[in-house]
Amino acid sequence: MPELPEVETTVRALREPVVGRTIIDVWNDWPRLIVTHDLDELKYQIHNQTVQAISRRAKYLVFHLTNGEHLIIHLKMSGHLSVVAPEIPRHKHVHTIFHLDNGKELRFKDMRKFGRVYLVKNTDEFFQKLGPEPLEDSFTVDLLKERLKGRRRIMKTTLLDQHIIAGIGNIYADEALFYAGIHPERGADELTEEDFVKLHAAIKKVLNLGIAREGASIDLYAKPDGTRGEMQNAVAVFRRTGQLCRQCEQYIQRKKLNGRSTHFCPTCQR
DNA sequence: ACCGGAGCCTGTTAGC
DNA sequence: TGCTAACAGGCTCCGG
Repeated sequence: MPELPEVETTVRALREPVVGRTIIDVWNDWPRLIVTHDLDELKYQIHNQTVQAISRRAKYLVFHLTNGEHLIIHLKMSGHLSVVAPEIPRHKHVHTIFHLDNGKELRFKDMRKFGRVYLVKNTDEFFQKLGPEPLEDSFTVDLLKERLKGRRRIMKTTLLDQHIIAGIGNIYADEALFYAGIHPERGADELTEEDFVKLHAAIKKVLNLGIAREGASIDLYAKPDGTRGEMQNAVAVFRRTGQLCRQCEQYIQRKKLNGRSTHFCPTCQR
């Protein structure tokens, strides 16, 4: 479910209730969610550790602990984090709970169980293979060009590859290609100078719009407090199959590309 | 090195 | 209505 804007929204919402809190215990009923440790080891490692900061890298949330360890969580398709009082009934899809020193619980709910928890010391090493953050100032037109250089796969698939650029998923890939006027089946090596400039601006535009609107609640995604984002009301093409393009008289088309549902305007995108 | 497809999971929706 | 297949905001692994 969540892409860069949804994860960023989650991080921002968790800072107030979690930063400064100390983790006193961990509960889990689906061991595969925790990748780097078994439950007892994890409990031992993070017991009495205070969360000093929460940050985001690509679609990962990073909780910085006082002992120098980093608790890293990926929400994958259906993950959701919330901080609630213990008396709130636990939803059946909650598979991990971090108990905080004020009695509240940081709950990781994940219907499809694709989500993952890691505890790592060295984040540079952990994130080594990820591409650049598209919203950083260092993500320039030249850097985008360099990242796409020599790649022959189609643009849709290229934008989804986290090793090339980090943080873009299915919604924002379709949206960015629309605003750039680039057909999703164009090869990355066919882009012109003008395409690079437009794509660079389009990526920043759609991700910033997604953050401003606090994420796209098209299916399962919700903010930590359970309320919906607003980005679903501002999409140009995603899941708008058969509806009118906002820029011309054509209808939005859907096509499956390398297994991923892709939405585009055949007139505006070439 | 690059690329595409299978697999991981459960729930919802589309199609017969 | 009721069943079955397709589909779902992601990523890793494996083979070509």
